[in-house]
Amino acid sequence: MALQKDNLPNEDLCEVACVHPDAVKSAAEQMPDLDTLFSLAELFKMFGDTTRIRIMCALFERELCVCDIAELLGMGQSAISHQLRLLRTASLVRVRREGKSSYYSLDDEHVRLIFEMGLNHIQEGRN
Amino acid sequence: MALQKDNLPNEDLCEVACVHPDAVKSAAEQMPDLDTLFSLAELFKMFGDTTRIRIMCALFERELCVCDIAELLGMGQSAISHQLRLLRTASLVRVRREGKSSYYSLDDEHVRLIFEMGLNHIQEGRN
DNA sequence: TCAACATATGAACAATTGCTCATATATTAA
DNA sequence: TTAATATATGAGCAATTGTTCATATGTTGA
Repeated sequence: MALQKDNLPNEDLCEVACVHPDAVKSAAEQMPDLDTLFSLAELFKMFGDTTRIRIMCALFERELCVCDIAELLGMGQSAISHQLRLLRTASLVRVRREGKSSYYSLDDEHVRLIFEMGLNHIQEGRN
Repeated sequence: MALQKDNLPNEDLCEVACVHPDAVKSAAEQMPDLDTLFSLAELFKMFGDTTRIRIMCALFERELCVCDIAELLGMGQSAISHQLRLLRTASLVRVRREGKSSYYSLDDEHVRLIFEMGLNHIQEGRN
């Protein structure tokens, strides 16, 4: 029995003659593996929400407790807590517990750099 | 009549005593305005999907037509076209029409930089 | 003009996301 | 221990997103 991959009709795929085989081939060769690109997308997803961007931005100067962030953004504690969990999972922020409070801070200097790059792109767009 | 802001019950907001007013204040002062942060989130949203990341990555080396990209990613032409439209709207790729084909290329060197920053972050995470 | 090809796009649908609500966990002080 | 406070989290829901399908648009050559 042949591999199923070879038998697929692939009606949806662009199988016609317009393809440039060498271009496709060399593009394929220089691409990072899918796992890496998936992780990259997961990382940038964290930057792709206004609430999370605001949280990270708020932490640029100093650490803040959950309550501070909720107050600063004018949002509920639960919403902030949920987002902080996602940011923690992505290793973008870290927690420090002190008494009843949890103090969050940035976990990576890349956050700032990525943020800056984004700002540059946006500001250039204004011509 | 007092400002409504002052009268809101704000049950959901963290209104209790745990807030650090100076920390909140100085964080608020150094934050870019909401419009900017919203645009930033919109930009990073483009990097937050595996298909779009793959498309941008495919264009690092040279321009490709829609059909090439569809072939390279093993996806339908329509799906790619839809994503390219989003990337175009975000000024991340540009089109060049030649005959029946549309050739896409990166529209901004920031794409590469943002991509690199993301990679750095991911690779550091492996300890 | 017509047929073939390459791309673009609207509608529909399933999957994902972000928030709210209620409640659980954890810490502190009485 | 009990009450109060700060945070975390599961369930539910509305909104958003990414793909497919069908079709429209645009280009080329006969």
